[in-house]
Amino acid sequence: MVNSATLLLDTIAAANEVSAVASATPAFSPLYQQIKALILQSLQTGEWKPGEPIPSEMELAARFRVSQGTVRKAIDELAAENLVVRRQGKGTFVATHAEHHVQYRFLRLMPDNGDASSEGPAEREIIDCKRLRAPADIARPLSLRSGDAVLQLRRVLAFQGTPTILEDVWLPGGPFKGLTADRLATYRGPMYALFETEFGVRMVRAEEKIRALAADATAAKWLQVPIGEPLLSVERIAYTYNDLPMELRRGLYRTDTHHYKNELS
Amino acid sequence: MVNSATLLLDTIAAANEVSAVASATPAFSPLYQQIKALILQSLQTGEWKPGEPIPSEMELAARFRVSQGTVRKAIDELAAENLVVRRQGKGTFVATHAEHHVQYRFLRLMPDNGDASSEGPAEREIIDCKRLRAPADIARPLSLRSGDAVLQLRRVLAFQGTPTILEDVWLPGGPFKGLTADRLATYRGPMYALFETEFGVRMVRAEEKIRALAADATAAKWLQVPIGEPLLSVERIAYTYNDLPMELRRGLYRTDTHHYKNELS
DNA sequence: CAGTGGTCTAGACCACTGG
DNA sequence: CAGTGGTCTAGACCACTGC
Repeated sequence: MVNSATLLLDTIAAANEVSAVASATPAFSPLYQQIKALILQSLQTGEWKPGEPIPSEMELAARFRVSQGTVRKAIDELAAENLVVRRQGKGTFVATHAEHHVQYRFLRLMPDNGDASSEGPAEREIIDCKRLRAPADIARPLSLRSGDAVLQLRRVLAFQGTPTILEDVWLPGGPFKGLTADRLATYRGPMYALFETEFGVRMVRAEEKIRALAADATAAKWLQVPIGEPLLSVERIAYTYNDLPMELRRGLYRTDTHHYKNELS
Repeated sequence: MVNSATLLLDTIAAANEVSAVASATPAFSPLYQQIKALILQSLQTGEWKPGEPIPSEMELAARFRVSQGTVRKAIDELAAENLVVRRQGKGTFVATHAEHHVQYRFLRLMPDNGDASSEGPAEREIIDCKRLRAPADIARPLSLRSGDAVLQLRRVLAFQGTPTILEDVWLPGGPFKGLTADRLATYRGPMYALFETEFGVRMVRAEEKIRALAADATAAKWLQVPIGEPLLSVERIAYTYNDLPMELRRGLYRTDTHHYKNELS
């Protein structure tokens, strides 16, 4: 058989011709990319929820009228992007933050001696939580307009009794309508797990900008360091599917007993 | 045909049995991993040099007596690890630092406005370069013994006239025998390209530990900032093949006009 | 045009999981 | 045991490069 995915391929061919005419870019898109996009769509719409299994490779192959190998390659890429987790003999599952194996998905701060697991979970204290109208410097990175409703949260994380992280978190008011300080305080487990289960917002990737700066009075107070103490400033933007920014975080890290670890390749 | 790689598979099966008996770990290793290891070996021994093409997939398949698909999967992983670069229609090439498209392989410092390409190349000034016996805190991360010969280099990088990075680099004396300050100063292009072409040392991956600290007198002088100014401290260990550490770097970054950028996923 | 990597298929068999 | 993902093969065809 030359190709059983006639309909799909025809669609692709048509699309390619259109874009070829419009922009002189052939934009050839292999079948498995199309399949990947279709699976991604089902992930976004919540057809399969975090933690649940997606259909088996054979089922998906039948649904999309392609071979198992093509579905496989599509899922391979989704797995590489941590959107999905494969488990041999069991199935492929929608990735989730709700498994407390990975406590902090994006936190790269490590204790100088030993690893993250050796020091136990962080003690969390919520200092402030309020709803406000976004100033420009908050709205911009969240792709909102100035004045749109946002939720601001300030908290301190302490490791073994030492306050180490002071961070402000901003969330768009729309998707996170109904989130309260109390709900955050009583929730056990990662914040991103709560976002997932109660608001259907799954963080997929993030970007961080790191600087060094001196502690101001507020930071000094909460982190129990002298004013002027050098701190790591970490600004994070976290994205859901489709590169949609859903969280802005500005953290100040003490780095006297911990360090930010990064692997380059 | 069930399997044409009889010899290889037999070897694997034997090895698996041995380890099964010895450690109760089946340690099943798929064929493509074996092929990957063989290709990796040829990369290490320099059978194919950086920038050169490796044999085509068909040739390698013939050499190892496996199908093209199996070689393909092996190369896929090597490409994902940036050890090799595929170019459709041309071939697969050993990755190299010598293409000045990527000026600084591991440098994550970006200007706050615009991207790295917009500000042009850094001005480099070598302050110091000497041979010495490694103290313990240098020897350890390089897997050397205290007192072993190491080469120490200190330099400043400036962007658009502003000194921004002050860094010390330590290299093991053995592999880098004959490296002089003059050679470094006159070399155009990335330092890692020089290591590759003149010493056969190719950096493959790196780990960084990042902290915030206050500028001391030396840092203040070279970076033209007040003493006590918060700076980003970046300690990098760079590895060749086989996770062999080959470079230790301690850098101090000004982050008033630049930031360290990190992508998390 | 031949040669390269890239895609797709179909089918076999292996390793792992759970009932 | 059946069902899942994981490996391997063989062969076809496509897209890109350079002669």
